This record gives sequence, C-alpha cells and structure tokens, in this order.
Amino acid sequence: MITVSTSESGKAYHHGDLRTAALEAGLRLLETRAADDLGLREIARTVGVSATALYRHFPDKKALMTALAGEGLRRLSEAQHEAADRAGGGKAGFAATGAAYVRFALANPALFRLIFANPDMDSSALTHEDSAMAFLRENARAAAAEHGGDPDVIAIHAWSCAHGLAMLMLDRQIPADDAIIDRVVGGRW
Amino acid sequence: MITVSTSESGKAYHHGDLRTAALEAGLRLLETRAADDLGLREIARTVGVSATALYRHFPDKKALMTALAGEGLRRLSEAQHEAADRAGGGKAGFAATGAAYVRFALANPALFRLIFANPDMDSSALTHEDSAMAFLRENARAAAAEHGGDPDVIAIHAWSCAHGLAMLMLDRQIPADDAIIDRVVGGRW
DNA sequence: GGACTATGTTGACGCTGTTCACATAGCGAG
DNA sequence: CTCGCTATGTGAACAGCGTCAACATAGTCC
Repeated sequence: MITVSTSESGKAYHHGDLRTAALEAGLRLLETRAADDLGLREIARTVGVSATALYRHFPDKKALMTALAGEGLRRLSEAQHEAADRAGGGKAGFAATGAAYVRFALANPALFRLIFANPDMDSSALTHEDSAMAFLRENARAAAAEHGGDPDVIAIHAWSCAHGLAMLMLDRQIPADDAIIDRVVGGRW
Repeated sequence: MITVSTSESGKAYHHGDLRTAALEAGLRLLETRAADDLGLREIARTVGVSATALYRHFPDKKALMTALAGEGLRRLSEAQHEAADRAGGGKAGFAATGAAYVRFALANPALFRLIFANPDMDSSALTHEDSAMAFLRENARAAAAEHGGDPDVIAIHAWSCAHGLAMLMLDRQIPADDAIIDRVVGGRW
C-alpha cells in the first residue's frame, strides 16, 4: 500500500492519516484554484481516495473548508508575528504587522479569502484569532499611549486599513504595488 | 420601484424583457441568499421561465452575476453621492461618503460582496467605477491641500479603511455597531 | 480466534451549469 | 397577406457536484 508522505502525526488505519493528507492537498490546490472552484471530490481524487472517504473525517464540505481556513489563519498569524519580531517590535513592529498582513494576502489569495469567507471558525481557529486580536490590541494600546486616542478605535482602524487594502489589491481595484503597502499601512500620523 | 437601468431595448417578444426581469429577480433574491447560493436555475424558476432561456440574454452564469454586480455598483455609487450631498460636501461630505459605503455594505451584504467578488466588470460597470474613483480622488486632493500628504495615498487609505471595515463587519470580525463606523472612517487626523 | 470499531468503496439521488435539437413569436419583404 | 427570417423560449440530456445508505475490509482488544 502506498503510504502518503504526510506529517508525523502517525500511522492510521488504511490510508495513513487521511485527514492531514486531505488538508495538505487542499492547501496545495488553493495555491492554484480559487476557493469556490475547490471541490471535495477533487481533494479526494488528489489524495487518491474515494470522495465519501472524507466523510469519516469531516461532517461535510463546509467543515473541511473551515479546517483549511483555520490552517490559513494560523499561517497568517505566524507571518505577522515573524514580521513584528524582525522589525524589532514597537511602532515599527506594528507597521510591519500590517504590511505582513497585506503581503500574506497577495502571496496566498485563495487562502486569505477563505479565512474570511467563512461564517464561523472552529474552536482551534478562534484561538489563533484571539491571539492575533490580542496582539493587535496590545499594539494599539501602545500607540494610544503615545499619541492619544481610543485604543479600540485605533485597533479597528489599523485592522480595517490593512484588510481593506489587501482585499482591494486582490480584487485588482488597487494595483498590487509593493511600495503602496508601506505608505498606506505605515500610518504617517 | 427602481427599474434596472440596463438595456433600454424595450419590450421583448415572448416574455417581456426577460433580461431585466432576471436581473430584478436576482437582486431580490440577493436580499436573502448569499451570492454563492444564488443559482441560475433558481432565477429562471423565480421569473417563471426555463433555465436555458437565460442563455439568450447572458452567455453564461458569470455574465449574469457580473451584470448583477454592475447594478450593485451603480447603487453603491448612488448612495455615496447622496450621502455626500446630504452632508453638504467638503470634509464632512468626504467622511459621509465613507460611512455611506460601509452602511451600504451592511444593508446589502450579498450584493456588496458580489461587486468585489467579481474578477472583471463589464464596460458599464467600469464607468461607474471610474466615477466613484474620480469622486474619491477629488476629495482626497482637497484633503491633501488642507493637511498635506500625497493625494493618491490619502485616497487609497480612505478607501481601504472603509472597505476593510465593511468587510470585517460583514464577516462578523468586528461588531456591526453603527457608532464605530463614524469614529473609524471619519478620520480625525 | 472472534467480536467490534474505525476506515474506505460502490452506487445512487437530487441538484447544478451548460449544450443541443426543436418549437414558436413577431417582423420585414415579396 | 403570406413567406421566411431572426429572436426568443422549451425539453431532454450530460457531466459534475455534495451527500447518503449499504456494504467491505483493516486493525485492535478480549
């Protein structure tokens, strides 16, 4: 039997951790296709398994998509923290976080869209979500202490700017010019 | 009451301007369903016509959706101009434009999403698009003259803020609190 | 070794967008 | 007025989709 070279989480019964394999395949396919064009049957075909086999690991297609979105959110959060660390934290780190947010969206369009196209995330995704929001709020609090203003409004404003710029660039409403990113999210006030 | 402004081609043969009827039905259905759950067959059923009849007026489903998005963009643009006029133009009008943008999104979630979920608009839609962009740029130029800064950056910044806030509220990532809108898009810097 | 559970397969159902061959409505030309 | 042409609408059919039910097999535990 063909053992698919998946992550370490280990030996399964017939296939070899089909759940992980399906998620990996889905993520790989999302590098090419848009989320709407990604089918449950296609993932099954890619992994080399019958479509209904996936129903042993996900209650329905929406759950599969939510799991993919959760992984996407984890990677986005990771990219933001990396960028903040690289920038040395503080005010520069805050701006770098926003820029990393937009660049992640440009580098992973379908995955980024999927993250927010999903009505509700499962619990593990919400954990990452909260972590990202906590990080954002913390930075906003610091900015508010320095320049004044309501930290909540600053946090929402910063998030909205980054998110809107990312979306509009993905939708080709604004040219995906790298120089624009820093000038727009790197608040000049 | 608002008749779809497309195709003044007039009364049709069998049905009576099916193209317009289909677009109206689609817009009405979009008040309830999400855009992904809106089917070509469902629109045909609603209008009381066979599914394939729509192919005499739209080459495929994507074209139908693009037409719906075009009408949505027209309405959005209209709402923005109305808001700007009501606010008396100028700086207050600029802020009102952004707030109207977000409120339109909250009032027409599926339609708003459809506008931007579409890869490319048809020519009539692009006209409105340009008009909206011109309006935005004009306001940004005025703001730049008053406070300094690159008008282009200001324009993109304002658009990104409004668009991001709208999207994040639609995705329930930010509470759709009306008070937040003015405080975030009515930039006080 | 036998029962039990976890996992995967096959076949089917209803739905979708789309195509094809066919029918009909209205209009202009003779 | 009739002929024919084009615009428009219909029905059957196809492949693909998500999903369900019935069945088969792999692995584990007593």
